[in-house]
Amino acid sequence: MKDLDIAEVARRSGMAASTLRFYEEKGLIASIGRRGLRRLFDPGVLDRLALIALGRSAGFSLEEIAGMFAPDGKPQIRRDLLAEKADELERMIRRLSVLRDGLRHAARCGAPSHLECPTFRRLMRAAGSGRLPPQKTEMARPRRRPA
Amino acid sequence: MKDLDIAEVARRSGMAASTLRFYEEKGLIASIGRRGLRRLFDPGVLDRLALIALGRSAGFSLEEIAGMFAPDGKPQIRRDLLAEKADELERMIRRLSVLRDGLRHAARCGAPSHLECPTFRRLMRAAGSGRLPPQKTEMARPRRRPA
DNA sequence: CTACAAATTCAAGTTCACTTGAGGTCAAGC
DNA sequence: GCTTGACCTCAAGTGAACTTGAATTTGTAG
Repeated sequence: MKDLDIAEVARRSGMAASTLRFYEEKGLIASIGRRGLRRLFDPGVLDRLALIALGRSAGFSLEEIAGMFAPDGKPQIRRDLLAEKADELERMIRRLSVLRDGLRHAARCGAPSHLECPTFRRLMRAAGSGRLPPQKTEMARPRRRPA
Repeated sequence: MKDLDIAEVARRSGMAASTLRFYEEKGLIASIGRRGLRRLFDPGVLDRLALIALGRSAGFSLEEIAGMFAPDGKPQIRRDLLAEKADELERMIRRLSVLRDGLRHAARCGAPSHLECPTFRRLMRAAGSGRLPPQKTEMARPRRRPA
């Protein structure tokens, strides 16, 4: 019933209208129609946007997020992929916890350099054991500038 | 005694040599001298790099990291800033935990669309209540790692 | 000594996630 | 009917964090 215009979605989601257009272009959200030129959104887009924000804050790229929550018609979600992502998050959380403890300690500890503080070093070593996710760095071969 | 050349540091840290030069240029690390043109690094640089990687994985920018762990001569670290960062991390960890639980649930739940699953929605709503910082939330964007 | 693989500098290029700007459209208020 | 301002499109720009290319120097093996 209550379709939202882009300004309203922007206001409620806290995202810029340009971001919403960008996300639509990328297929992360969809407008449900137009009034003249103006996009109209279903209120449900707010949930989706919340989800996207959550994913982003967890360090997922827009592409990953798009892949994770299927593009509308397809509720076909790779459950194994989700579980894998959850495990990845688990490891990330562990590392962040270590970092948080490290920072808290550093804020209180009197050692001249934190790198010399045994407590800090111990924390760091613990963090190191949580492997970073295997990111792909596929960079396109650069082309010579066309004349 | 055992100074490391850039290739060795690259090998041991898992970072590309170009990244190490880039970090040096940015003042995040320092080479302890040169043999001819070649940089020489103190083994301690590995700790520093681990710290940088940790900070990066926690979503801090290089600039923030540089500011947090003073540039060598200055052990002057803003303790209040560290504590603040720790709190920020705390909030982040909470949100990530929600996301992790959400993903785990989604991987197991049979609902056609996760957005329609009450459990998932409840989790999401919980995540939402961990208010995002106004503008600068810019979170964990873990990078590369080619073999 | 010579060759060469590796290291150096510096400028320019790449990706990601958006933002900005120019120029155009249109629904609503006066 | 006309003005206005929000919205639209499309191209180009931004900043962070690196990477890559080209030209050059050099430590080290042969």
